[in-house]
Amino acid sequence: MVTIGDIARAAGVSRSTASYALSGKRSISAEVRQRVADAARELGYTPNAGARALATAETMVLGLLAQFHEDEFAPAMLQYMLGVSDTARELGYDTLLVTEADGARALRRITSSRMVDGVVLLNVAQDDARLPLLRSAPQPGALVGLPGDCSGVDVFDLDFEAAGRLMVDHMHQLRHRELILVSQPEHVVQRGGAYVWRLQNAVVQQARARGIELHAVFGESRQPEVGRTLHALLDAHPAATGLLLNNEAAAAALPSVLHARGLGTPRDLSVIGRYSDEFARTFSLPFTSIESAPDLLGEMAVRQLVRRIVTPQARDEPHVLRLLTPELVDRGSTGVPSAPPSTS
Amino acid sequence: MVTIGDIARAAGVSRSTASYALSGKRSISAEVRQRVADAARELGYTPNAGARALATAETMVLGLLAQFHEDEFAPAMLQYMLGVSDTARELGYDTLLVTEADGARALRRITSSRMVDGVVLLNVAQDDARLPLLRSAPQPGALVGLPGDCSGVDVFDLDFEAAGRLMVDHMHQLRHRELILVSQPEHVVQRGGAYVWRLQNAVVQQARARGIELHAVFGESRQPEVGRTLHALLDAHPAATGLLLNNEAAAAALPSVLHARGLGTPRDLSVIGRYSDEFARTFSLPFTSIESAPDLLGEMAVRQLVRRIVTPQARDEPHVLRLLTPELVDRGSTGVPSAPPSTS
DNA sequence: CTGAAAGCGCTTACAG
DNA sequence: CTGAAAGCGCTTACAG
Repeated sequence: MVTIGDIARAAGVSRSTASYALSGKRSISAEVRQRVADAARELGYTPNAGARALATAETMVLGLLAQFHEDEFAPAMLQYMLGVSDTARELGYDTLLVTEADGARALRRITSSRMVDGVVLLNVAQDDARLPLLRSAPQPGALVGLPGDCSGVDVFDLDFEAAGRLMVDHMHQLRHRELILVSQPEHVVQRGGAYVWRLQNAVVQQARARGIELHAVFGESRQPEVGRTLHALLDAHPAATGLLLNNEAAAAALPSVLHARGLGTPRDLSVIGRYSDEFARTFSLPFTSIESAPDLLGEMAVRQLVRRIVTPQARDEPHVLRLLTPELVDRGSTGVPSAPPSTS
Repeated sequence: MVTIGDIARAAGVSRSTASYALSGKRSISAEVRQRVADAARELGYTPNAGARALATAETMVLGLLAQFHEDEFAPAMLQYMLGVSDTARELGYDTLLVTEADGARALRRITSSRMVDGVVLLNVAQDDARLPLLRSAPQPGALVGLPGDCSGVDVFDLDFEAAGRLMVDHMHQLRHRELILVSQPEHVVQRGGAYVWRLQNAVVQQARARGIELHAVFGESRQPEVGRTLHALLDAHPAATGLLLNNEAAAAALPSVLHARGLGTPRDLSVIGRYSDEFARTFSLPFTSIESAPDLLGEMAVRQLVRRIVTPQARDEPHVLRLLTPELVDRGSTGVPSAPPSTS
């Protein structure tokens, strides 16, 4: 292994001079700097990350804590991960991916051993067991997902309440009078998936305020159950003219359900989903939807995290809570409901 | 930060004794061991990872190099990643996730700086630019995916040639005489995705050997193009009774295509895919398929990698090339083709 | 503009 | 069974 001592020897300078010449942290004569640079290049020198971390107390690594639950739709998670990883790299950081089931234990391991300079938590629950640990960790943390208690961390999420209101208002403007909302499975709620009830409560309230009849149910996250749920719902509420989906698996299953029933959007049914554009393209989902912006949320979390890491005064700034204003991506699946068919 | 010096002081022993008591690497009196353990617990001691890495030349971190190309179906990648990450953790390692586009550059960064003890490469190409770097790196490497030159690395992959033959033979036994094969997009082939042509060539040869008429095409990886391709194929080859898919996106799109055409399996068409069971469940794919076993391949790669890392003599053992024997998961989508309808 | 030295927090031969 | 010391490869005050 080639060390900075080898470079120093080859360039005929001291190790400290070699270090400074490479880092540019103090002025070095052009000639010496060149000699050091040449030596480093010729010998193929790369600083040892462990040694550097020990000396600087910076690892240039961020921890990424993802959690994969049986009853969640895994493909949706990947985009958050890539948003984090790509932004981290752009800012000079590598990403330590932690997927183990016991997130609290994992968080303790990587923070207390100083493997990372900061941590991003994905899939945050209302009363997330990882949060107390994160607050007492020496590294800053950023969350994608809104917990009950935001103290001590920076939080980024979609504004799910505004999203719920937006869904209802959009349908209301089109004169829909009866809607169905399909949320995530009840398990997700029980586990503390606050975004589920934040959107649902907002939809319920707004529907009431607009005089809209609403049928709100928890969907499934797996095929084919989710398809059956959708069929049952449409059977049970034949007068409903609009369908709101806060459930990726349901959105992915809906095209075949509509096809099977011979229904078209927006002619027979207006549909609004909540997922990312990338998700829509992968699964060819033709529904107007609220963009969940996983890449953007991951990026925002990382940028704020790195700000806290690198700017000394930023460590003490008040923590940030940033809820993304939802935006409707119009894919033409909503319209004015047609007049009810004459009863037989 | 609490260091081993703090533990030593609290326990009234030297730092070396504290270290040995914690690691168990030499015999320590029960009493001292207890005092050290108590001190460590009370002070909440965790060894500093950077310092340990520097002293031992082991980071207990594995690099995971994933690559996400525009024209590939991302959800399929996640399962390989989880197979690697979960197995690594089981064996005491953390996972450094690298997703940047320039994989060779990334590989050099993490290996030459000694951030990792070993590396797993995903999505390996025939002439993979990362391989020369990996061979000259000081750490061992394991691949998921078969490259043209396997020297210097351990390689794990599905036996795609056997998979192709298995597909054809299964259809042949059922007396199919005309088949369609949909491979990955041509871009994947051009990029060196050897598994595409390994399966395709095997299918072509075996079909010829069995006297079966075969139409082999490259599919798309995106919706809705992939659906259109499937429709066009079925239009062009109305006499084909079997469909072979080496393309996850095509498999995911097929149910709605069949539905749109009013076709059922195996009554009107026999279908065999190639994807994982997890993938089948997520997308509710009702097709008999060859299990691609991403979690198992990731696990095998990590186990072998760790073997090389921890066992000194294993470093010099001959490298391994392990091709998984394909297994057909019968989901009832293949059968004896019905007699051709009487011509109108 | 440059060098000698201390120190980051560990582990592990070397001595006893 | 235990301790004092060296060393892993860096960075950075301290001196000149």
